[in-house]
Amino acid sequence: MNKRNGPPPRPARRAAASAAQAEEGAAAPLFDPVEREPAYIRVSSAIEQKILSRTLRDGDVLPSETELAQQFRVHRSTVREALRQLERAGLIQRPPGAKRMVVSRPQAAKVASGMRHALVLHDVTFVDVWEAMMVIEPEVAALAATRRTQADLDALLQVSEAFRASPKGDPRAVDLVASFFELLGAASRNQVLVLAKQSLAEALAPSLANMIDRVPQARQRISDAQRRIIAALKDKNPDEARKWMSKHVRDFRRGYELAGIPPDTPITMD
Amino acid sequence: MNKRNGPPPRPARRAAASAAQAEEGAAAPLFDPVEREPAYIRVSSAIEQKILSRTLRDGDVLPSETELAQQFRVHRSTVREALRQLERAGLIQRPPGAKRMVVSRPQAAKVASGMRHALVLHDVTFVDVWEAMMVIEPEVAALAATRRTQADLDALLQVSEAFRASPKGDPRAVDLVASFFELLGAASRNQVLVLAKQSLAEALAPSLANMIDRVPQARQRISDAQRRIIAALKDKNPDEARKWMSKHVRDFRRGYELAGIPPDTPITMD
DNA sequence: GTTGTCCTATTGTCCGACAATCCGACCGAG
DNA sequence: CTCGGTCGGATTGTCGGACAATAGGACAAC
Repeated sequence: MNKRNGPPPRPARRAAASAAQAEEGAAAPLFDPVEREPAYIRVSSAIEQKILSRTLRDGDVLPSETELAQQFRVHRSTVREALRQLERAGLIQRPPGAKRMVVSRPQAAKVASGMRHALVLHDVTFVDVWEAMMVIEPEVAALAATRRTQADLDALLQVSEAFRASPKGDPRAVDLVASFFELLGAASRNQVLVLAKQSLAEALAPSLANMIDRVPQARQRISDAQRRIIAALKDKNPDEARKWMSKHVRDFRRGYELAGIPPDTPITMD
Repeated sequence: MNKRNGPPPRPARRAAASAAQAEEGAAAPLFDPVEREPAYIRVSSAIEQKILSRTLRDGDVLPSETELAQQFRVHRSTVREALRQLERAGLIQRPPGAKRMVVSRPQAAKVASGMRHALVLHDVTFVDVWEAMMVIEPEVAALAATRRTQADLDALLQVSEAFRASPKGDPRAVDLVASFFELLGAASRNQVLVLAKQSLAEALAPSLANMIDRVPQARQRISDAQRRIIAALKDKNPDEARKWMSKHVRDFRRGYELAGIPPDTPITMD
């Protein structure tokens, strides 16, 4: 019973046709390419669908690989290939030091890192990211101003305080700046924007470290902006929040210019 | 030579410690969890890094699985698991009907679909997505107004025309609306925003179809807004573009309300 | 030039195996 | 009766080896 359901046959390629339509949305394709999904994809899709439809919920443990192999009537290796895909998609993960895989919701960090790969490989530059921040961050701040809770304020204050207190060359300073943005996102109560923001922050982080160290006045300006923004949140004043966040983000660009980093520097990994 | 580099040994788990710091950023960790990366992760990371560092470029064909297995000194199955991860990440793919894998840049659609999974599983609602659109789309339109080329205008006009001409129950109408947004993104010349937009559009598409069919005046209003936006782009007038896009997006929400779709409807797949 | 044939490299899938480890059950000491 | 060892089964990570089906090319036949 080997080779049970190997790749289904497929007809000869439509060489001419595909060449023609390679240019611009060409004429009638007449035939669609016959679909041939390897088993590992079908297995992965099957599980994926059960997760997306909530048949498998966040926290559920998956059956063992052997069990899955039996159910799908494929070999364990095939199941494993499928699991690796779901793992990368963030749909399943292994709690540290556990054996079985559990269903999980893709964490922001995972999604952001995927986005970041894309940005890097598409030669996105600092200005591009900065522009996106200019669009998103001020509005997030405004939303946060109307929705923040006391807990949000406390957390922001704490992080801002920690940043102010951090010694000069401390590499954690960057993390604290990132945390500030992250908390602000949380206070906006909008997961979509949080997800988008996170990618930007990640993409910027490496060069931010560089910038903070090189521009002496950067720490002071960042600190001031944070204080103003927190004040605006405290007053539930979205316009103030937006205004100061705008300034804050603009400052980043100025910082980069002062640091001698050209705006069209491509984003890098680490 | 079996089990050559199986999982490295690891000390007993720090049950107490991990429980303690599970709460909030607890005290000094003193010890970091010992890292144990399975071989398939290390292989995947190794290849990933070569791609991100441009040692392997877009379009390059990867060595055969057997060859990779030999180079990494692991079994072919292990290589395959690594490849499946890279495949899902969009870093490599197989051209339809080809045998070898080629390096590729993650396409917007791939990234967006990952984002969408996250949105669905985090119970993101229509308002959340709408809010994000309200933040992003008007600014994208404004950017597009200053940067659009004649080609952009032509493409937009063509899609808008096609939408106006599409028959009443045509399911392709939704795609045309999506295309309009996509082209606008392209005209903004900012990949970052394009990537973010795409996710929103995808998340909204299913229910959009629903809405267009149920609200008679929707088509007319969409068509009008598109015309106004195109006019603003033609005049290179960012303020007009922003204004009309704002209206346009606001209209979407009104449409949903008219269609009787509650704003806190969770986003779904399909 | 197109079509048919043959060969080789490579993928998709499977079988079977084993060490390391996790997990829960069991058990003796305080 | 709780707490810290011990033991065996279940499960993962990895490996060696195998084979059918296909992609891609070389080459002969029409």
